[in-house]
Formats: sequence, C-alpha cells, structure tokens
Amino acid sequence: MMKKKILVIAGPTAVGKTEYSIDIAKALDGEIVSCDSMQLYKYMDIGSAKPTPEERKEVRHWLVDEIDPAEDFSVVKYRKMAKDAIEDILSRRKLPIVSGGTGLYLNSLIYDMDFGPVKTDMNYRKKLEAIAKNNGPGVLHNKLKKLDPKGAERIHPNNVRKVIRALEAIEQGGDAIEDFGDIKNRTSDYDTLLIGLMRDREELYQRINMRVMMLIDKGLIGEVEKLMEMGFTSDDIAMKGIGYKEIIAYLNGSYDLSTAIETVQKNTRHYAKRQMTWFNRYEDMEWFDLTSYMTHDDAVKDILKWVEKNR
RNA sequence: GGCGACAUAGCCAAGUGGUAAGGCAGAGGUCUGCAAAACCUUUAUCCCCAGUUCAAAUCUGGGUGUCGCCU
Repeated sequence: MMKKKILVIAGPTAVGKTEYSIDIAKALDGEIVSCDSMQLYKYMDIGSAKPTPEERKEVRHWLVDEIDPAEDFSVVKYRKMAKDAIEDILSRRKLPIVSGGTGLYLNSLIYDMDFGPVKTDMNYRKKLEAIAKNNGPGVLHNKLKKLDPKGAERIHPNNVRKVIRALEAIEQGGDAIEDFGDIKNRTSDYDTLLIGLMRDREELYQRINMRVMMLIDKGLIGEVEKLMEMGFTSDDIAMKGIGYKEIIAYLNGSYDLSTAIETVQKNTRHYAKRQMTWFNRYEDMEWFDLTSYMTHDDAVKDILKWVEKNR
C-alpha cells in the first residue's frame, strides 16, 4: 500500500515560509497545515504574523485561529488536530503541506512519539515549582535521580520545567519519559518530504528587525491592549510569546517603547537561531538557501523541481 | 590655557600588589504533554612607554585619549 505523502516546509521565523508555502501549495494543489504554536491562538493575529485573510483565501490553512489564548494546550493536542487535518486533506486527494517553525510539534507528526498516558497536572507542577524556588532546583533533580536515573542524567538540574515534567510522568502513575534520542525511525503513518528554508544569518536578522517594526506599524500594541482588555494576562502561555510579553512590559511601564521593540527583535533573533539548531538535525531535510536566489519565483521553481523529482 | 576624574572584551562593568568576577550582545548546543517555552556551553591578559617589586590591571613618572569644571 502506498504511504500517504505529506510535504513539510520548515525554517526559522521570518524566513518567508508563509509566502513560499502558499505558492508551493498552489502549484501542487495542496492545503497548508500550520505547525506554529502561536498562530494557533485566536485574537493574536499581528504578533504571530499569521497569514492574512487574503492569503488564507488563496490556499486553505488549517490550525490557524483554533484555540483560545487561555486554553491549556500541548503537543498532544496539536498532533491530534494536525493528523485530523491531514486525513481530511488526503481524503479529498489533495497534498497536505505542513508548514511552520515549531520543532517539537513537527516531531510529533513525523516521528512516532509516545507521550504516555499521564496528562499535565497544573497543581502538581505549581507545587513542585514552589519547592524548586524555595529549596533550589537540586532538590527536585535529586528526587528524579532516585525515580528515573536515566532521565536525571539527561535533564540538567537547572531545567526545572523538564525535571518537573519527568517527575510528573512517574509520580502520576506513568512510565519514565522517553529519550528522543531513542527514536530512530520516522513514523510509518506518512511518507514525509522535508524542505528547509534558510537565508544568510545577516539577511535573516535584517528581515527579523524589519518585520518587528512592521508589526508595530500594523498595530501590535493595540492588539496587545485588546487582549489585556479581554482579560488575558502574562500568566497565559500565549501571552508569553515573543512580541507579546515585551509589549505587555511596555504597557506596564517596565520598558520604554524603543527598549520593548529592541527586545522583541533580539528575542526573535534568538528564537530563529534555536530553530535552525533544531532543524539542522533532520539529516534528510533538503535545504534551500533563499539568499542565493535572484527572485522569489526562481526559488519556488527550484523547490517544485525538487519535489517533483522526489515525490 | 588651568584644575580634576576616568581609561579593563563589541557594549556595561567588578577587581586597588599574588596571576583578570558578572551581565548583555555574539557563537555553538540540548529538547517526548507550557516549546515563540525551559535549559546548557563558550569569548581578554587590563590605552601606550618607562620604572619600582620575587610579583603590577592594581604603585610611580611620562605620553595619548575621553569626560567634567574653571578662565
């Protein structure tokens, strides 16, 4: 039986995934399944650089504008939603194109990751967070050493969040968290074609700086004010996104505007670098260096050529 | 022109005789239920010249530069 083909377009933020994905989707009769942890949220349009309504009319986008910013969300929910979307697209004989920059979410789609039965327990987490805060992170890590020596070895003591998650998995009655390094094989659910978009570091950073200025021009500050009026606070994970947390700080008076903007730019640059680190480990990812093309169309043509050859 | 202060990494900065803290930026990396999250690793011989000393970023003299005050 033929495996189901899906195309993945990954790359750091501001590299141009949205426009490239749309052109590629149009050429291949595809629909886009967003793999972006922020575009998922409703009301957060400007800061997450969602595709515009016009763009979404050109090609159908899935998993954009789906959840409330206050909702507890996690990879597992993402995977479920994304797989449903992919099935829907395939059932209509179209090509699913997973496009985005959230590495963990992408992994959940292209590897068979077993997240286990244990759900998140916010109260439990808060309790442990308090312990870490009062007695130092080492206490939790020592505990983990006893319960899950392998996990303790892999997780740095200072990484409280991961230590807590590892403890949660065991203490709430599950198995120890698996090591991603143990996963060798891609999922058998799909036949995945991985495309990576990149640019020269310098050019990418320039695009990031410019884009942040553009987001401000488009009304990011007003968007954040509106979200705050709706009752969302910096406690909501969604509001910890880059571009949101800094503007909140500005509105609180912790930053002046130019500091806020510079901080957004800086954090976005850091994020882009982490994304590159993440994607670099996919050995079969075909990279297209957008800096090296004279025009957008040349690059699209090349990408399509590669897809035709490999699909 | 006079007086004073200062000069340490790309930036901020500690160190006042014993062999260069820290933060930021930069670079590299980790990742199995908050991932735009969380976390880790890494970067100097102290403005220049001479001197004192076993030993100088630290003390002395000179030079250069910056800042402040005065006329």
